[in-house]
Amino acid sequence: MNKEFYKLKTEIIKALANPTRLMIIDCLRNGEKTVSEIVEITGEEQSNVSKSLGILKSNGLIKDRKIGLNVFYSLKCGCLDDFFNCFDNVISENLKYQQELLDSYKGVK
Amino acid sequence: MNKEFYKLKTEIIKALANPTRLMIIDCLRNGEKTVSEIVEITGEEQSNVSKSLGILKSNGLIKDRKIGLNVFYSLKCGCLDDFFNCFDNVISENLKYQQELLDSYKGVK
DNA sequence: TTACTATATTGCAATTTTATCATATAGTAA
DNA sequence: TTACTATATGATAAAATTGCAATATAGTAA
Repeated sequence: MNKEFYKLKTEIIKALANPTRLMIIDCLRNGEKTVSEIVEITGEEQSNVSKSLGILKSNGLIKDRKIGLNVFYSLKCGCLDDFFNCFDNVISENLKYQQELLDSYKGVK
Repeated sequence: MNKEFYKLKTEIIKALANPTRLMIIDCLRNGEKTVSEIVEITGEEQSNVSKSLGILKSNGLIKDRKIGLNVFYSLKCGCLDDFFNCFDNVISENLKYQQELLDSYKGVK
């Protein structure tokens, strides 16, 4: 197996592996937004948001266009929808499992 | 936005944001494997592989069954295929963009 | 029991990531 | 020019993650 290829892929996944950056991706799913709109929606610090946008952009996940003082960001990759759905599935499966554990524990008592 | 939910999601994504763990996921895509098979295929240290499997399992991405001394691991979530395809897309788009940059630089010279 | 094999766990130093605060830049307007 | 606004960048300390080496566990076989 070529580890270098997996390292490359890991870089992109790491760009998503952060709550602030995930929130940004999610709020861009319903359209282009300026930095200050994202700051308001997410409730994160401006410098955090700006840095996060930089990371997402340099990994090819979002793009930007500047108009006057404003910078508008938007998703670059439609497949991020599948991505989100995938992890929603995993989370709900995990919860289901934990619920089953809890139920079987109750059954034993 | 509910940051706690995004933290939860981030945990799962982090589980994938590592080259060793990505290799493991990828090699499980064509069927169940024992730990030592995975060690051989990936070329990683046994303790690393074991730890990685633990992380993937506790995040609900893989499952295991024990037979004698062997533990067989397999994927738990079919949507990981989409996931992989998504990032392959992003990588090839990024490369395409870099190639264009390079070409336009050549054009200027 | 002992010896062996497959897998898991622990300890740890090095590296990476994080969030915050302060500051810098670029565009607009007067 | 000065003042203002939107966004980006730098420094830094705390926290999290990494991979390796050593050790532990559990199952098998003699």
